[in-house]
Amino acid sequence: MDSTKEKNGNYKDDLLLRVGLNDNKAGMEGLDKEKINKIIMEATKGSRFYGNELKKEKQVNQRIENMMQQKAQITSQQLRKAQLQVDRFAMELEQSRDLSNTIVHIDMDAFYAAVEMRDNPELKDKPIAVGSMSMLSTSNYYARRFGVRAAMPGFIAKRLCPQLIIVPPNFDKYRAVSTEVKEILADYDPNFMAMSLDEAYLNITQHLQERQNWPEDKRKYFIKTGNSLENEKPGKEAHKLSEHERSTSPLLFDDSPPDLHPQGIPLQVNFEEQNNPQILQNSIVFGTSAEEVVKEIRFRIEQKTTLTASAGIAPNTMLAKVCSDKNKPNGQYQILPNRQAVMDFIKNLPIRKVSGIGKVTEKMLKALGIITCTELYQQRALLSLLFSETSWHHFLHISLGLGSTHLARDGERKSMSVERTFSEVSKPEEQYSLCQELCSELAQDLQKEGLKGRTITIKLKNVNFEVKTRASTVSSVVSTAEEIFAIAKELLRTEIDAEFPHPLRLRLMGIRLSSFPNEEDKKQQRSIIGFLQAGNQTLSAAGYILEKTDKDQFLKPLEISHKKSFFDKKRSERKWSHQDTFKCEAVDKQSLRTSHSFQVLKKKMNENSETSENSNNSQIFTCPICFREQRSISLEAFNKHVDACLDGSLISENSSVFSCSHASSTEISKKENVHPSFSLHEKQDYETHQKNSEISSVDCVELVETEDNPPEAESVGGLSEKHSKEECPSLPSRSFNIAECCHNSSSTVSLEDTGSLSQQESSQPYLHEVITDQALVCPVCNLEQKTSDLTLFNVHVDVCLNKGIIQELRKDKVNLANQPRESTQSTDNSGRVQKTATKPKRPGSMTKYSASKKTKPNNPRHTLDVFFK
DNA sequence: AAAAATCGG
DNA sequence: GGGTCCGATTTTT
Repeated sequence: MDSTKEKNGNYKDDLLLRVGLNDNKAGMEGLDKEKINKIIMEATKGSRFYGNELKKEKQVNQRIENMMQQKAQITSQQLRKAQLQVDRFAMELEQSRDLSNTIVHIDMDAFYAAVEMRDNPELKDKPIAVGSMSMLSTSNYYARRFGVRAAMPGFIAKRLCPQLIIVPPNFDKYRAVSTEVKEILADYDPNFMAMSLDEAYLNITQHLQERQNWPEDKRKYFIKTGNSLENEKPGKEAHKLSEHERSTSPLLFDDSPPDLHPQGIPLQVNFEEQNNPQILQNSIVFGTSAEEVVKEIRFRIEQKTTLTASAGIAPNTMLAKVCSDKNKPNGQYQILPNRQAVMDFIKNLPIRKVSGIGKVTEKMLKALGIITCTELYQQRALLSLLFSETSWHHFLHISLGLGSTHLARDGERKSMSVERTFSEVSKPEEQYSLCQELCSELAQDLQKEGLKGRTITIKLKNVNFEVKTRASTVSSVVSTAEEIFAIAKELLRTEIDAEFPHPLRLRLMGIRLSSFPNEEDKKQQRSIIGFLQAGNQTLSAAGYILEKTDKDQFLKPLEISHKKSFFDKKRSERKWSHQDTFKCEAVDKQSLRTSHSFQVLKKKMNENSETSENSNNSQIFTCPICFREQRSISLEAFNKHVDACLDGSLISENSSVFSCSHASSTEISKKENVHPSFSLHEKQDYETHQKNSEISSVDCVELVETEDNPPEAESVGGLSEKHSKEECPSLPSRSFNIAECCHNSSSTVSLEDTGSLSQQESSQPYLHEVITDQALVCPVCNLEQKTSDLTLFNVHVDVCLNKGIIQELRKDKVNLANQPRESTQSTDNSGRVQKTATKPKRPGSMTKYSASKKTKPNNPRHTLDVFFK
């Protein structure tokens, strides 16, 4: 939002890390800075929030102190050496300086508030803010005179400015306006980069070139004299703009109430200069310079939306961003593309103005006597010794006025998350429920971008505003609500248990997914799919379409069920009713849907090939992933194997265990059945071998219990061991099996069950209920999983593995199996030495031994190998 | 890899 | 009358 970007006036900064000068002179209305601070402090003091702010401040101070100590130890010799190195680097940077691009940063003025004022005349000339009583996203300039800013809670804003009108946000409307603006921007740079609804970067270098030979009429625009511009007096462009901007002009803002301001004076000095756009009657012609282009853009934006924008023009994004702030609102500023102009601009620029330098960095640098970019440059050697490489590189870039000169096609996203603040939630059932809702939400977002990832992070903020995050990485990518929840639930559970007997008193919960496969991984996947498609090319399109409709069908109900959220329920005090059955249905459909396009593809392949072969015939195929021959009873079984191999590194390990070991192919097909990802249709086969795996698994569990969890750990606090037994039975099956959810006669179902049931069951062996023909048995905990979803089942296995059984096992069994490869070090193909990870971990944060396929191909296998023998 | 801190909007 | 955000990335451990 606009107001947060005015860093020096940022509300949060004012609270504790007081910085910068609020040059807010007391106008006829409004408050001076002292008064503002006093009111804020009175409203804040003594609150839990404030307590946490103090705590955070102390931490920052500690950090600074550490830094100063480090600084004290630096010898002048070290410094000289650093100086040479840094200067060499600076030289290189200087040589690569590129002034040939013209970058523009466009920034809508007080965007949300401006839209609201435009659409509701009553709000004009009044202090308004968009947001809620608990949080504001932006305020208009009138309200800012009272110290009302973005990221300020509404109730404090009200104290600062009792007349303040708080308008709830209309994001759809803002999006629509934003789209209108973007349509204009695209004319100047089709590849422009939108940073948010109200901000964008453009590279107009090419447009400028083309524009040089444009005839005048191509740069001519007619002035629309709409109703909304009633005060307009044709003939002077500044007037036309003034109606709206009167209320937002800084001149007015500082010195006089908006309605008293005389019209007609040019409000933006640098807007109207020598080479004015020609104004002929009702049209206006813009020139060919960058400045003119940006005036044109802003003119068009205002004509189209009745909203004003500010802009910065510079040779790179970093500078353009700072520039757009300089003459805000409704102004623009250019840094000419020569080194001297850049350096002049930079010279006295406070580093805080630069994007990426926040209040903490500012404070740290301030402790070193650095406030402006010049000082930043002067201290470059010292900084290189006190900060990480990336940090001081960044600093050096800034102090030289460098920044990116091309608009990087938005780099691949690294994570995606949802989080929510609510009034205190302490009941575990509600917390699990919340957790699930967030997972569903996240899954939907993920689906929109088709993302899958391996690391799930849960974020918890308690009523004292203390934030905790807990993460777990699994071996294969996940994306559905069920998969994510299965893991998030465990993370949440360990936190709840850790606090026992006290409840977690939460005010916020969040779920995040990261570790997305990188390009290489994806290419690999694609090429494999391509490989399989080679046999039947028409399949691809069919599969894609099929999956699309698939999604559409099943997503809808989920979305609807989702709308009525936990919060709504809380509010209406209604406990779970029929609505939940609806939810379960939706969720379960979703879980059935879990087919990836790949699976769809395989189905298709099956249909196609069924004509030529009987599925009962045993055939030999070569798996395109592990390159082992697979003697499968059916093509489908084979496909399941391939799927498993594809599914990730859990599989890659397992396939190495099962398929890539030195076993004969007959052995392979047997072992395949114990594979966590084995096919449902292999069930019969599976049962014949079940005994085997049962013995080994039981063996393992016992080993863990006797050796690592002495009986006394059974007490209330010692829950770590409880987990290893308990997780498995209560995992996905219980919470998501549609039969159980919907046939449950009691009206309390689903999540509440999840929490309470699993806790009841904690120390009991799992009791088999109705054994459906879709039962899968987890090879780790050896307990039957009542899920028909293979991916979900795999997630369960992952969680089981993560719980630490393996870790314990490894320690003991690794020695027993005196294979030559069992050493504390191993070497991969590239000859690099690798550590074997045997770090003991606290439960709940186990490192997956699988890790990445590329870097640790060896170690994991051994463990599993031993484990399953 | 996990957890915490930082940032910007 | 109590009520202080959200999503992403970077840095630290």
